[in-house]
Amino acid sequence: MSNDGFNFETIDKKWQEKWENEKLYQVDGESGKPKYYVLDMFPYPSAAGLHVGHPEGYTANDILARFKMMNGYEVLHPMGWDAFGLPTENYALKMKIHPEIATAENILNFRRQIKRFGFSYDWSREVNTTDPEYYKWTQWIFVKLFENGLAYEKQALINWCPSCKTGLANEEVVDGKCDRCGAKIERKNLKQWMLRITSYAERLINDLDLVDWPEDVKTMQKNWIGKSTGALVNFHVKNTQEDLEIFTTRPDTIFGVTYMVMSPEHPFLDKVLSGQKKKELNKYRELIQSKSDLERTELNKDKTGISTGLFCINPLTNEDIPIFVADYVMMGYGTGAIMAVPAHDQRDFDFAKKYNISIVPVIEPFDGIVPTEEAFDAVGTMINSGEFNGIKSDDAKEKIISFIEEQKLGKKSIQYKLRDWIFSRQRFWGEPIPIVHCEKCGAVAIPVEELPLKLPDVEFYETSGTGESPLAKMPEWVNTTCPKCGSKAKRETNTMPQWAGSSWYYIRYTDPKCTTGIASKEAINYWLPVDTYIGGREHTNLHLLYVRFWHKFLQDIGVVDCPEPFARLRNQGMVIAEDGRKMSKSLGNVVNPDEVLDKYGADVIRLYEMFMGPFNQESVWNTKGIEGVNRFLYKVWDLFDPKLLIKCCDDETNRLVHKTVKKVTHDIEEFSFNTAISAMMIFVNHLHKLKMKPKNALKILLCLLAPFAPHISEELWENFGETSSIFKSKWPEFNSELCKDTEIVVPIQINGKMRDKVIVSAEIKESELKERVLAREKVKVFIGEKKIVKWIIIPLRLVNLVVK
RNA sequence: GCCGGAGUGGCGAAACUGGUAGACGCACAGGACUUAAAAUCCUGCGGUAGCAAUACUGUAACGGUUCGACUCCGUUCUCCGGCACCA
Repeated sequence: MSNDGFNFETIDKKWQEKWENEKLYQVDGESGKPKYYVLDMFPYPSAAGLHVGHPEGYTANDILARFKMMNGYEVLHPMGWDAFGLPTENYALKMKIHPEIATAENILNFRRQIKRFGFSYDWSREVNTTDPEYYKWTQWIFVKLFENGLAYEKQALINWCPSCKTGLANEEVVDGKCDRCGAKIERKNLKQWMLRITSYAERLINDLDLVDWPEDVKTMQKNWIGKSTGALVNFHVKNTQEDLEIFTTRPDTIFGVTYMVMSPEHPFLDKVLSGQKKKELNKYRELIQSKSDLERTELNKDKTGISTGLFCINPLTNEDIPIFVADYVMMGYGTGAIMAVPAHDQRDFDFAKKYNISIVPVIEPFDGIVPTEEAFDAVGTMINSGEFNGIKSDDAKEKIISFIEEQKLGKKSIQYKLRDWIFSRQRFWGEPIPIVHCEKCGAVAIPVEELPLKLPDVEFYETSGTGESPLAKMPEWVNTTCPKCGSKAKRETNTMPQWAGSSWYYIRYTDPKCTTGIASKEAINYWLPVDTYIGGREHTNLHLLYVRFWHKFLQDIGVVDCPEPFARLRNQGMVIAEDGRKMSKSLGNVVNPDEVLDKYGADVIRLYEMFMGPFNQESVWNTKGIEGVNRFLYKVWDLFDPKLLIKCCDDETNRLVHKTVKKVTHDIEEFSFNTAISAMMIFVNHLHKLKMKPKNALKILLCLLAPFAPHISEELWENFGETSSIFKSKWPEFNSELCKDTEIVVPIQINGKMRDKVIVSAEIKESELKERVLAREKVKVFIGEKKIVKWIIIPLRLVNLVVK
């Protein structure tokens, strides 16, 4: 190295200590400046420690936070720990230590690693979801949900992970496997606490219009909520007093119904079947039960079912139609029963073919060719449909719904795929659900004054796997009295899922020590919503859906005022290992940030993480690539030779200053950090070529670089004689007029092909430009004998001659 | 199957509302400095042909619109992500 002054170890340490002593990043909401709330998805502190993927998002947000600070904002930028949950509990069981101790150790390690990057966190606001002073308020929110009828108990067939020995929410099941451990999910019938997220379905869809989130994330949430519009229609069951209610999105196909299907779990079947048919049903149910969800979906191609021997009457045709039971109809959606139209639904078509059920087309394709080997599910003309014949099928939809409503056969209806949130976990390391089961009063919430309901103080516990929480085996904790009537009562022994604590932490940060509520109203109203939120795309249908649900509930009970928690969301892409695979412990390809920090220091790793590629895209870790940004920072350091400074800037340099400020300012706002760094590299390469370095250009460079590489920037700033932090200085301004070049290179095309270039003044008149172009030897050659048909002149950009 | 997103040098990538494709960085090659190496500095670097000026060709493939297409339209292929019997 050509210098000996740049020692990142001392510089990093010096500035991190200084920032901490000066409380540079602590905010109180009383500065009088406009606020800006920058938030990272807080990490789950695992035993494995930080990997290089974590700091990508943190660095981006830190750049934004420092940029906003320099632009005159009071910036709230907090960090904390999402520390309850299975991995820690499993780790603790394995190591035979208490999860509380394991959690404390993991947090210690995470905090140490994160601090090495020199992020601008206000550490005085740190939160920890496992702290009783925190989970007191998580429990409080649960009590409020309970009091408002949004938390309820239900005996239900739920997703059960045999390896984690707990029930899971639908959102935690991926491809029929446990999101955490990959074990195949089983079904288990358990009494569960559920949260009524479904009553917020409509608002969860509509309010996506209020936020600046990536479109794909919005779409994913919309699809997950899965709204569909159709009708509920009653079909009378022959020889009974009963009606069978079905949901359909295709009322236009009602005349084509040739059979009905009920889900095997449908309770109606128990009411109406007896004898031999009942036996057949039970046999079929056993067959279904023995299959996991995964196998059940694998049955896709080959549909199974049994006949019930019962018939319905089609309310529009008065024809008798048979009722079947088949597992391609789910109990959890709509009414658990469908009308089957094989001519216009592929699933019904497959089933009808297999069981020889008739297929009656009621919609004719516009080309008149009715397919016979598959269902026709597009729009066409109505046929075989009585008075509706001849009209377009999508117009018929509305007409038939109206008709059905007039005849009191059914009504218009909206259904969602979203299910209520299964909220109980049969594990130890989570917030205890603050409910007491009283012999007389039933489920009673624990009064607020008695919260937090702490986890029992035990040395060791085991996960039962029976569907009971380990807490159930602690009678001294379980047995209690009813807060309402004083009778004997038992505590709820299930705990909350990991997603509970993370569903409101962004509120706690605004007032982390508040003892009178989840945060004071002033703090909430001052800081919320979060202005920019950063995290991985994998949380779209879990965390981000749950948070929005809780937020809307908190809005309904007057705790928060804004409709959405996160005004702007940006996703970081994953960091892939050098071998092109996902970084994982088992593959041994994980890059530990500690090693990179030891070798290069905080500024280099920060810069590299941002330079790897576009922020929201997956990027591959490349050890060689780090050298490039390392060289860049050394080059910056070398520019600051006090013997080579001059006051004034030449015109060219001055233009580049303005151009660079413009580009970096714009790119930070747009999260285009890689191109911002590239612009600074161009700037530095230019300064490097100058014999004498203009002082004002160097100072501006430092300001631009400071959010990216804060340590080295502060050090050089101080060397320049500045006495207060560079982050207290103003972000440089640019003048668009001064970005303009006086001389420009104009490319000349002939018939759209690049042929020549000419250097002209930026202010050149069109007539003069034409002359200059025609004077070019090459242009003359290419025109030759041909005639100029058209001049296309794009000012400052190019000239194109059309010749014939 | 359905819904998103993406395909650009040896590699990571850039290109504003259609206007010089490959900025910036990595790797590589040549040179300077050095006893030598590392570091640093300078030069070159999509492909084909040519000593060269230069020409042709080139942004997954094919076709279209346009004076002009990585960018717009159509068809196809590949990869990634999400959903998946949701009636």
